[in-house]
Amino acid sequence: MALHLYNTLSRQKEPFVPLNPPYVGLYVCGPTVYGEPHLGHARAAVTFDVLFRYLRFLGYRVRYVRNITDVGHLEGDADEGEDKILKKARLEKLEPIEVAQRYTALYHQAMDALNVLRPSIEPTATGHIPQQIAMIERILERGYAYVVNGSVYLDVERYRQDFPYGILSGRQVEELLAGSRELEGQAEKRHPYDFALWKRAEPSHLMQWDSPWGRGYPGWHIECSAMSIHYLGVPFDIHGGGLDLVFPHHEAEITQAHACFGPEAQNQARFWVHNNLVTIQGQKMSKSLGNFITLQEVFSGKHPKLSRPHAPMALRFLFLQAHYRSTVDFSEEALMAAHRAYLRLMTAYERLLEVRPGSYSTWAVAPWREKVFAALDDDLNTAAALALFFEQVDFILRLRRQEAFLTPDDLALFQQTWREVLQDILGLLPVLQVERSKWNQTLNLLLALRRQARLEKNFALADLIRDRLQEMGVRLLDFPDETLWEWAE
RNA sequence: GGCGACGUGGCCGAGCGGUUAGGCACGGGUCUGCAAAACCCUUUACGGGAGUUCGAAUCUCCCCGUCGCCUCCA
Repeated sequence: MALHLYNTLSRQKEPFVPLNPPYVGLYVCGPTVYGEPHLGHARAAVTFDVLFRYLRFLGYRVRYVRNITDVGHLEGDADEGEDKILKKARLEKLEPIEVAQRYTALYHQAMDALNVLRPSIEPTATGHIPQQIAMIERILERGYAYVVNGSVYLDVERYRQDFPYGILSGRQVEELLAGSRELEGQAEKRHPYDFALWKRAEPSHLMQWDSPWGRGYPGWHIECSAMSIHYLGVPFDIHGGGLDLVFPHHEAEITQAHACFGPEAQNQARFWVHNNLVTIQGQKMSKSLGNFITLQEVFSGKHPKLSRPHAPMALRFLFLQAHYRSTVDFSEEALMAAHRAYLRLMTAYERLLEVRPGSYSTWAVAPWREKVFAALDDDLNTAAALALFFEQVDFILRLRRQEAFLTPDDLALFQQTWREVLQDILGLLPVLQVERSKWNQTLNLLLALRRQARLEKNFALADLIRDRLQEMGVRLLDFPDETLWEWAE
């Protein structure tokens, strides 16, 4: 079985075949950097991190582009809202770029903690104004947009004459009209569903650029079209993002690509892949509902719904235990359950590394390995893949007790599969610390002293070492024949 | 109102016509100087109704309920 991905465009799983093997172009909508990264950012990042890692594992040469939106993303209805970045800058009395850089840094910090790999290219919207202007000019030349008072809007009605509109979201213009409310300040637009490619800036506007239509700034949707196509060409292989971006953002991107390049754009991307959202008590996290939880709050435990700090890996595992296209309902209980599961699995993995081979095998590794990759190939079914590993935890313990055996080759393949899938593809960090360092050497000395104390029945000293280490965040795990340790969260 | 997703054992969560998914929690036990951890054992579920089928959690229809999108959101 080869990798299959669910394509939002076709509403079914399709075999993944790159347009230009071995190269794969992957574009994912990154954060709008006007606030602290939250659970939703983590879900999307982890989802596409796994896809990125798996594609690389399969031998593809992946160019992974994930943008930073630092201009153009408006608040509120229609296109009359305030730019999110600018609003934050005004409220906090900062330069817009100061806001963007602060929250970009926090985003990176949180992603690093989650062991999310940096993309190959992380372009900013403000860094690609010329590309956006060029694209808008071309759309105008081709007649799919119009200029009003220094702003440029995409002419959906004109577009519909040549291309189907709404193919990604399944929406019809008539339905949009029926469902749309009375929106204010749309006098400039010919139709309510036209959207802005470029907006005229008032003199007081903090971020503005020269353009053929006067001073202004780009609309939200154009940045992703311009940057993805700039770095990946058109069409490219995979465009990803959160499910809530399907409409209008991604629909607009497809429209812009066709308007700019014609039918050759082929929906801009071959595959459109969307991760589902994180809910809190069954409801979507959103600013308006005021129920969103930031990653810093999860990691620090400083949130009314949380009683203690939580390890980033617990969150990563929580997401991996669900399929990426189903919602994950976040709760501290679920997070702690995921953490325990993660500890159990990774502890077994590290036990596996200590197993010695036998002269014969009592179990067939290869078919199991096949099943693991079949699960991943099946639209990244990480939950099913993890279950296959859990099923082998007991086997590892029997291997270690010499009640089961694997030949050197089988054992190597078994260990390799654990490493490849859990560490390389799913991005789970090991629990126990085994690297050589001053810290480790010091700690090992303490463990040796404690072992000696226990042998001499000097339990007061042994417990003192254990308790003081616990205070420093190191939890000791006493096994019959050895003592291991892990970071207590 | 339109479009879409989903309802699985205490909780989370796979499942795509026929095997115990798996995890967490609870309970019992083993190990341990104590504690923690670890390990062993244990609990058979699929919103309701009708239909198709030898056989349905899995397909069809109806009903009930939850959620998402249609406005910014990952």
